[in-house]
Amino acid sequence: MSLPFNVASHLDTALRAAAAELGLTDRGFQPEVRVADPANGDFQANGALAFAKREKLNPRAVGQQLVEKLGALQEQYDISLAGPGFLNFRLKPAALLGWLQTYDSEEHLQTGAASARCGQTWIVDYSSPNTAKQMHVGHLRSAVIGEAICRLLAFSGATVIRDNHIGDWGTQFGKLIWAYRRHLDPAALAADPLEEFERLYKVGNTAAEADPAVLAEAQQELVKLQAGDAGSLAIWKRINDVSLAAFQEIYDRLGIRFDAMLGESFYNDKVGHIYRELAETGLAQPSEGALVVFHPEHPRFAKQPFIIRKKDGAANYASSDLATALYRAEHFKVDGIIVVTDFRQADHFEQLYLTVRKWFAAKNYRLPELHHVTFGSVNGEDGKALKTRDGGIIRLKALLDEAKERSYQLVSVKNPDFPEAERRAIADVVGVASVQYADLSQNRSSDYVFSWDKMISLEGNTAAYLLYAVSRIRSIFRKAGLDANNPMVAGDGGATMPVADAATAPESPQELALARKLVKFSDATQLATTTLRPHFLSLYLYELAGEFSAFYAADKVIVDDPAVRARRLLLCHRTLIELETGLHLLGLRTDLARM
RNA sequence: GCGAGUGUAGCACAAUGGAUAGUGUAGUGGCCUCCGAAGCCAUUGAUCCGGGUUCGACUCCCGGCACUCGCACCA
Repeated sequence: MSLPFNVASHLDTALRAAAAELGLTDRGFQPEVRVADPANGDFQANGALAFAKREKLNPRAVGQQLVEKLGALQEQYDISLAGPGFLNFRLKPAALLGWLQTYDSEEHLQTGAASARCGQTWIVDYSSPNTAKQMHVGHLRSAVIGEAICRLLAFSGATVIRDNHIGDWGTQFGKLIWAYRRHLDPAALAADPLEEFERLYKVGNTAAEADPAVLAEAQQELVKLQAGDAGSLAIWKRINDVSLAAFQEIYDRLGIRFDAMLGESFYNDKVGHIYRELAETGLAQPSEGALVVFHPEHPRFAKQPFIIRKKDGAANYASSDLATALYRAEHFKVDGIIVVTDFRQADHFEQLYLTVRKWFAAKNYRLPELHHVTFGSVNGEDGKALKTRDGGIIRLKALLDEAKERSYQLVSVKNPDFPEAERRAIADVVGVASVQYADLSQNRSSDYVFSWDKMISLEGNTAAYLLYAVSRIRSIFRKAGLDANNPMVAGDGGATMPVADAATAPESPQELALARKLVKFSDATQLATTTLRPHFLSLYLYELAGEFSAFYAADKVIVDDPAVRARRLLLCHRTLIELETGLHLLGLRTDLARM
């Protein structure tokens, strides 16, 4: 019998069956299978400890009974009872080989994984910048983490809708349109539209502060826009169009393509409905002229209002976010909503989701899973928010350019003999990947310290280390004269066959360590997906690359013995597809032959 | 004031209540006639403080301390 994609689930099933035979299931036995420290085995089951404690039994005796019922597993695992009652499972080399033979391509890894969320639809709201402004370093984490989450969800079988909830209806448009009408520089607009819009906004803001008459005119511009004045709308549309085009250049570099761009303006005509429903269900009430929602059962939000309509009658982000939640539930019929923003909006989303739950329950709407995925800020090495040397905001475009340039310098030092075009192409991949990976390799909850040297100098847990492993593997196949995507070797009688068919089971300590790591790919992707924390996958890939590096330092791949050669080529190939699949799931490109 | 997040070696990070708290950098000592040394091997060094729960706590609970952030119409 062959192992499933997720080996831990195989053990879980077997342990539940054993527990049922022993009559432990009714008493609440849970196997608690997890990846083990390699010193102890491949997987461990800790369930006997908690169960024995609760039932006042001897944990080792419970463990022993379970082991005796697991005879059928002994073909594939060495099973042992250790310490106070841990069950340890170590895969036998033949079982490792079997798994590696089965999962032979990115496509088949995907097939193995795509069951958890099969048939589900999830919408992910990320990036979401304001129009008429440059994207800056503060927009990086939402875009990078959001995209990785989208890819992980899709890998687990979900249909994913990527939604860029752009800020295109803010109060900034009054001053901006005022200045646009009077101070537009067409040449500057053509050269760098966002730069020009930012300049115009500053012009409008400064003028409005200096002259109350200008302020009144700017406010009139906003009123005209919101009333649907054709001329104002034309300017507004032009600003948004060029903004989106500029954003798309960044998204192209980050490998992001949205399915929807439903910004705040899209929900403008949908908020009236929200006010009515929340008032009618008794959730919202007037307070100080505004319409607000209190949550009496909540220690803070009993007093801290959720303002859904301002006292001047205008909508705000709460109204718009409520309308957005309803639209996503009704129009897209989603099973889950994920919003990726920084942690400072945690209160807002807690209030929002509390309100949505009560409102949907009152109206009998189907409630999707609601997640607010937060992340910390990007700080400089001084621990404060990242700024340029003169204290300005770092633009995302400039940041990506610098990453590329630094990578180019480094590639040129390491490989002065490569043609310049190739060095540029490598820097293109490595530069962006380094920026993305620096973010994804670390737990999103904490702030992160932005350091060019750590990111690009490329030692330790970095994109370059992983990409280096990828290019080294490709190099081995090149040296052996084989197609890295589908390596074939000569078998008995001269016919060619896939390396997997010619391979024998792993033997050397390094072969075994690498093979053991490879079968845990599914646990890493699953953990990253269920927790919505991509760093679990990053960590796995880093450890995998480390196992590979140790393996090829110890065991020469291109040796004369055909069986040894085939099994080592198999390990190389499977490492390659897992590294590439994993890096693609994180949103990184891996298309380089050497570096 | 109320609340949230974060506190792990000099620095940067990891640890889904499990076994001896892992890694990277920096330091020290090894390894290129050998598939690429952006590499490999070895080694020194840490859980903010005080209680509690648990067979077992970086992890959960209580009380402090430090830093960051949020708290009536910006998103």
